[in-house]
Amino acid sequence: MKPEDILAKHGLSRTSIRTKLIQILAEAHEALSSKEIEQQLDDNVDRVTIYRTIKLFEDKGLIHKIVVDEQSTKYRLIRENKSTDHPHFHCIKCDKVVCLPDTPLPCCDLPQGFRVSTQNTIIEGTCQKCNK
Amino acid sequence: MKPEDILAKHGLSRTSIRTKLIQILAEAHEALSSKEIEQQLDDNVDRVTIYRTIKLFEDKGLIHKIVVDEQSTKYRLIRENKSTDHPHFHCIKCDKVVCLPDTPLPCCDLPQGFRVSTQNTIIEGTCQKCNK
DNA sequence: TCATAATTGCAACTTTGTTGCAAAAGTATC
DNA sequence: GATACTTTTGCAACAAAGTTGCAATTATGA
Repeated sequence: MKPEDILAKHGLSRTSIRTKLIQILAEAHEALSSKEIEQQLDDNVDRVTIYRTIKLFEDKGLIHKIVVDEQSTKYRLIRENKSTDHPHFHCIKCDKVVCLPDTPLPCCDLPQGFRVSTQNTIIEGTCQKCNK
Repeated sequence: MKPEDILAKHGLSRTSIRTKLIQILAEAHEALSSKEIEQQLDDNVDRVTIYRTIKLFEDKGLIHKIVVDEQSTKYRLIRENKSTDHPHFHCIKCDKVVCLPDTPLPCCDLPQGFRVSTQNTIIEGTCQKCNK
């Protein structure tokens, strides 16, 4: 799906910044931080605009937030027919975050009365490239 | 074990701030943020001292860090014979973080060449009290 | 095209955490 | 207990990440 169609599908108006931001996320092989997005938006777009756009995309369900560390939150475009609850791998050497294959997560035996909305699993370690 | 003994066991000198900080964490039923710790340390202890003490305790293996959200990191005292890799539950209403029973975590089928060091699972939702 | 509504940029501010340095408190030895 | 030495603490200043209000710019629909 084209960035323009994704915006239309979620009832968002089409601006050049939003279009570019979706494009960057669509082409990325790993989750990106707001700073990495800022660096890829060539013409210097204001930090505030990027924060606001990310928050809007998150609220509308276009992207998925992955909390890696206290100083690092990354984002990924949500693709059709893909759950967001799968685990993520964070390489502590090269700092990249990739999605892991959708292994069935264990249904934790929660105490009575608890209700689950989302599950966020970060597996920390070193990736294939960094282990060579 | 007394706070003083915990300090001695890890080769740390005994100061009133360290003793109190361990006491606060030992008595807490949930994980605490550095701000929550600051508020419980009655006499106004400097923020910097708390940050430094937390980092020291973490490095020495006295406490366990749980990254809940980008703006919220909480800490728990590590108790004997207890693993730190169990999942944590974060209530999005009351913001409390509690440890979940130690369900066996799934051995995700990682791509070849990946090496795991730690696993961090945050389950978001609403807790028993907030669901009433 | 034009009016209206939404988006963007700027400045200022908040929160969270870090660093360097001097003062205060702890530790070990006598 | 007094002394010397090391560690810890507090203060000031700084840095990164994110938020808010407001004015200027850009999109949208008639």
